[in-house]
Amino acid sequence: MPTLLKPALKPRKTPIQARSSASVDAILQATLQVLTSVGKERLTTTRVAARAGVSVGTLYQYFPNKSALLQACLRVHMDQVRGAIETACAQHRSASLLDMGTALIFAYLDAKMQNVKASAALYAVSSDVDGAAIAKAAGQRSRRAIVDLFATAKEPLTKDPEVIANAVVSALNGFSRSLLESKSPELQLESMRDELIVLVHAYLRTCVR
Amino acid sequence: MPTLLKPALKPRKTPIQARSSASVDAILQATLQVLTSVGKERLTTTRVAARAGVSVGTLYQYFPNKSALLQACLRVHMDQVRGAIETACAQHRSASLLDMGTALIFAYLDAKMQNVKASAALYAVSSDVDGAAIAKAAGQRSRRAIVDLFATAKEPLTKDPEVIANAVVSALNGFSRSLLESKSPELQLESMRDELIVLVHAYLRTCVR
DNA sequence: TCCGAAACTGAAGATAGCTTCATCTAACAC
DNA sequence: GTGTTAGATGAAGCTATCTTCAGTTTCGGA
Repeated sequence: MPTLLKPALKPRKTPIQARSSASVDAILQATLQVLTSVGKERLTTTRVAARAGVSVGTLYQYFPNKSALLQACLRVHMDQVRGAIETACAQHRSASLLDMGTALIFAYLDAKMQNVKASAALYAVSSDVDGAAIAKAAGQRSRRAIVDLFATAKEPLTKDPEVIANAVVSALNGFSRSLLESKSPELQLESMRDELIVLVHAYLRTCVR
Repeated sequence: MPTLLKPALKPRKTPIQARSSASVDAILQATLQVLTSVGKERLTTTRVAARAGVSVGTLYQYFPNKSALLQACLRVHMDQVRGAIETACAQHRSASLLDMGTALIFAYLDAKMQNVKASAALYAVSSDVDGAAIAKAAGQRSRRAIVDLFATAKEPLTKDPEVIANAVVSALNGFSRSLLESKSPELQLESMRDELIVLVHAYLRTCVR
């Protein structure tokens, strides 16, 4: 098991010229590619650098260590999901609670399914890199957005929006994990999603008076 | 990141005398202890052996490699959970669907909360050791049991028990993960569980005609 | 009591992958 | 055109941990 818990400190150097930010992007992309193609067990910094078309040295110019590299990847991914959720929230203020639920489900699942293999691989990585902390940060913002959203629902609520958001997010996560871990996520997406909608709707109906 | 995906093959030796099975038990327990006390990153075979009061050599007599050791731990844990679920299933045949839901929730959460730190640590380990495969094996049996259980429900169902079981299990997993990853699982257990019951009940009601 | 098998021991070997750094090249400013 | 800084290189060092195995101890039956 890796020694990946080092304080993923400061990037060694921050891009100034254009070529260097190009390198950073290439490296992050390459990391994802290596992750999905050979798996996290065989992901080495050298291999990532090679795939990115740079040398290891360059990689270490922007990421203090392997852990930081993986964390950066995670962060990018989670920010995408968070972004999708925040957008959905923004677009459904003052809607009915059920519509909100539906919108969240679509936004979340679509974001995760955008790149199934990457999502699955990153789940695996997250526990090696204190992903919990990163998830908490990104998750916190999404949750906030969802709570605020629920608070604007047309219907009066019977309980704290926090509680509702918490439950919905937990269910969302559970289904999404099941989906990603299943044999063929793409094939099951629709039926899973439909069932999730049924479930969340049923729950949300208990939250309006 | 570890090279832990080796074919976790045959146990090198199988216990014959009493002392050796005692060693095996001690080693498995020690693994869990080390896991929860210093974390998977610092779990070394030597450290586990020390904690178990044996030498590394002994450890390697029963587990072909580190990966196999961790897998064995996972298996034990999952079997416990599976056992709890199967018992609950056996005790609630022909009950009402809602009662079944409640029973499953209690059984599952209680089993997981039995040893919170261990459960959380094992979640983290599982992705290093092809936990998915092990989970699939244990999960398959539980799922079977749940499907069979639902099929005996007093009420007529509106959809395939497989689908229902799948949804319930996904929700269960999602909530349980949220719980385990939260700051103080013990404190939140009750409220989370209550909300989960509300959610599952609401869902199950849509499954009876 | 004695012997063969089962268990146990732990220092040392082996390896793999992270990370460094002295050196080289490209970009930009003037 | 030239000086200065940013960026890139990659062979080699380093370390940590897994794993082995030759030798020792314990057990159980005869």
